Amino acid sequence: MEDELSLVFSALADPTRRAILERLAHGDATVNQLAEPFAMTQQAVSKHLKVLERARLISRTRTAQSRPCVLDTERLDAVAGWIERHRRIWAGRHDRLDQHLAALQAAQRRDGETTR
Amino acid sequence: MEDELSLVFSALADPTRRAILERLAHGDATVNQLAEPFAMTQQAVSKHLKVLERARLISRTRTAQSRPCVLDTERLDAVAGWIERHRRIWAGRHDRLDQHLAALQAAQRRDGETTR
DNA sequence: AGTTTGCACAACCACATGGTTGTGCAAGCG
DNA sequence: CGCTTGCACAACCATGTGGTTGTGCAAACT
Repeated sequence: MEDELSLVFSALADPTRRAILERLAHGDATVNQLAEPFAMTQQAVSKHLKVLERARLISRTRTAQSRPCVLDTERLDAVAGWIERHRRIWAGRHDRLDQHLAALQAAQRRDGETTR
Repeated sequence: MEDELSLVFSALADPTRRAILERLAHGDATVNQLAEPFAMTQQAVSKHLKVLERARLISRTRTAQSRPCVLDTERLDAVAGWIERHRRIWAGRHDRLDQHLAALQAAQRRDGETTR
C-alpha cells in the first residue's frame, strides 16, 4: 500500500515512537517496560509498537508471555541514504567525512532536544 | 504545538512531497511547475507546499503574482543528525565517533535490564 | 478596460492516527 | 487449581490528512 520510505518516515514522526527507539537502543525491552515512562495506557504503546513493526524498525519475538522488542538496525539505512543524498545535493557542499562527523558531534552536544 | 523533528519527519512521510523536494533540488519552481507532473489539482499541491513550509523545509517569496519555492537546506541537518546518530549507535559502525557512541551504549546497557 | 494567469482560502469528503475503555487469553505463580 | 501477569484485539472517539470542487483576487497581458 504505502512505500517503505513513507512508512519509516511517518513512524519516526512521533516523539513517543522516537523515545521508544531510543530506549531500545540501550537494550531490548518488554512492552510494559517501554510503556512505563509514558503517560498513556499499555494498549497505546502496543499500537505504537505495531507502527514501528510495520515500518520494520523493530522486530519482535514471542518469548513465553512476554514479547520483547528488538531494533531492526538496517531499516534506517534507506532513510539515511535518502537524507544524505538530498542534503548533499541541496547544500551543494561535498563535505568530507570529517566535516560530517564534526557536525554530528555538535548535534549530539546540543542534545536533550526533541526526543520526548 | 508539535516539535520540529516530528514536523520534518511527517513532512517527509509523503511521496508527493518528497518528489516536490527532489524537483526543487534542481532549481526553484513555481506552484504550477511543481503541480504539473502530478495527477492532482493545483490546490492539493498548494497544501503540500504549506506542509513543507510549516516544517521549514522550503521557504517562499512573493514575487509579483508567482510564489516561487526555495529549499531551506538547513532543516534537513537536524533530521540527518538524528538519523545518523541512531543508525550508528544501532549498527555499531567503526569510526571514531562510532566507538565513542558504542562505549556510551555499552555503559548504558550495563544498568537497567532487570528493573523497571 | 477586460481577460487570462497564478495562486490561496473555504467547505466538504473519506480515511488514517492516536488515544481511550473493555475484554479475552495464554503463560507463570501461589 | 485459581489468580495474576503481559499483552493484543475490538469498538469507540476526536482530530489530522490528503484529496476534491468552488470561489476570489491581484498581477500581467492584449
